[in-house]
Amino acid sequence: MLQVKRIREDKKSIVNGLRKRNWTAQQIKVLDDILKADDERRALQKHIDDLLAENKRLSAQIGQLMAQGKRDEAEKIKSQVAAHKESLRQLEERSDEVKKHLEGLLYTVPNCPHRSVPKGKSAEDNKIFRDWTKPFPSLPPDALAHWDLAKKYNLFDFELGVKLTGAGFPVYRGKGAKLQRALIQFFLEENIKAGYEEILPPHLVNEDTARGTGQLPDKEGQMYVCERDGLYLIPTAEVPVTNLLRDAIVPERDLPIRYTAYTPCFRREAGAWGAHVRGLNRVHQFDKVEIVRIEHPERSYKALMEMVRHVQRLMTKLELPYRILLLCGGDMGFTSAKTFDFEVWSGAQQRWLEVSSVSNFETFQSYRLQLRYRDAEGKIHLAHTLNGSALALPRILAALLENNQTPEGIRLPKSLHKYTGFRMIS
RNA sequence: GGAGGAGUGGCAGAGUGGUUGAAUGCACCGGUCUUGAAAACCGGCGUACUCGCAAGGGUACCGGGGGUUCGAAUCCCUCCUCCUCCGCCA
Repeated sequence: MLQVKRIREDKKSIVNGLRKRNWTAQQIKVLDDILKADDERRALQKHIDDLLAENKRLSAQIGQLMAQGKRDEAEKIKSQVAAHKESLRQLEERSDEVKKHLEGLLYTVPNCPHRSVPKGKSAEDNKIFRDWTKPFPSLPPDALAHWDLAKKYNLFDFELGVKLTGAGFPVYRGKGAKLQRALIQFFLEENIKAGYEEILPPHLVNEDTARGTGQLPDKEGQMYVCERDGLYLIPTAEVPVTNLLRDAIVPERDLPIRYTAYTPCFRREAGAWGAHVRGLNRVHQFDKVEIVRIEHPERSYKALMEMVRHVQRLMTKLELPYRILLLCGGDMGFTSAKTFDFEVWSGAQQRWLEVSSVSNFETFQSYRLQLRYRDAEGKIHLAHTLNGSALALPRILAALLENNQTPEGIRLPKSLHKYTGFRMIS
C-alpha cells in the first residue's frame, strides 16, 4: 500500500510511475480522490479528538465535583458530555466510512515503479537485461518433453496426483523425488552460504499474515482457504517469512536481514489454465526456496542487484541456459517497484520458462506490515523489503530433464551430485 | 475436546472505577565522578494518528473486538494466546 503522505508530497512522480503501468489519465484521478478522502479523514479526526479532549476534561471535573459533594453541578456537566457523545457517535460513524473508503481506494493503487523501470504494455516490452549468448544444448532429434521423460524414467506422475487430489498435484517418485529433495537442499545450502538465515515456517497462515504481504485482499482468489479455521495455505514462503517482522522495529545495525526458506507453495491458479501449461509448467502445489531481505532504503537497489547475481550463480551452477529480463511497467506485479525475472531455456519445448522473480518492494509491503527500523538518532523509518525465488523447482526440474537428456539417460549437473548421490537418471 | 488459572511498556512486576501512558526494579541512552572502566549519583527512555513554521500541544492504545459508565488497565460479554490438570495422540 502506498502511503498517503507520499501521494500528497510527491504526486508528480507517482503519476509518472502509474503512466509507466499504462494507467490512463482517468484512472490516475483516483489519486485526487484519495487526497480528498484523506482531507476529510483528517478533518473528522481533528474534530473527534477535540471533542474527546473536551469530554475528558469535563469528566475529570465531574469527579472533583462529586468528591466535593456538588451533585447538581456534576449533573449539569454530565448532560453536556452526553450531548458531545451523540455528536461523537455520528462523527465516528462518518469517520469509519471515510477510512474504509480511503483504504479501498488505496488498495487499487499499485506500487510506483522505480525510475529505471522501462515503459511497456506487456511481456513483449520487457528488456532483456542479460541474454544467453552461448549455443543452446544440442538435443537428439527425438528429444522428449519433461512429461514424457517423467514417464520414461518414472520420475513423477500426474495421474496418481489426480487420484489423490486433483489436476496439478504431481506425485514425485524414485529418482524424481530424490532429485526434488536434492534441489531443495542445494538451493538452501547456497543461500545459507550467501548469508541468508534458514527459516522453516508454517505452511498455513492466519488472516493478519495474509494481509501483511498483500495477499488479502488483492489476491484472495489465488489462495486455498481453510475456512473452518480461518487459515490460508501459503502461496509462497514470502508470506510467512516477511511477516516474521510484522509490527517490528529493528535497530538499524541489524540491517540487512536475510532469510531463506523452503516451503511448498499452494496456488489455485484460477483461470490461469490454457496453452503452455502441460506438465510441470504450471501446477497447484510446487516447491520453492525463497530469499527475503529487509534493507535500509539507501541500499535496497544495491541489494536487489546482489540478489540477482546470487540467483545467476545458482543458474550457472546448474549449467542451465538462462536469461534475465527487466520487467516493464505493464508486466510488473502490483506490489513491486522493480522486478527482474529469470527464465530458463526448455530445450524440448523450445521456449523460455520463468523460474525466478526478484523484486524490490521498497516500502509498499513494509507500510502495511509496519516493518520499521530505528536509526542512530532514534528516529523510526519504514524499511525496504525485497524477495526472490532461489529457486522455484518445477520448471528447473523440467529444464534439467529436457536439456540434459542423452541416449544413455539424463545427465545431472556436477553441483547436484553430492545431494542426489547419483549422476545419471537412466 | 473438558476443568481451572493467567495475559500490563525491551524484560520483570505494581496497579480492581476518577489527573495512570501507567509505580518500582532491570536493561538501554546521555551526564557527573574516574587515568580508563565498574560502582554511586543526576537526567532521559513506547507506538500510531493528528494540530503547529517551530517550541510545543491533542487523541488513541495495558492480548483482539464489543459493551456498561460522566469517567475503565480496573466491571461485563466474546474471541485469541499461554500455563496447570484430565482425555486423545505422532
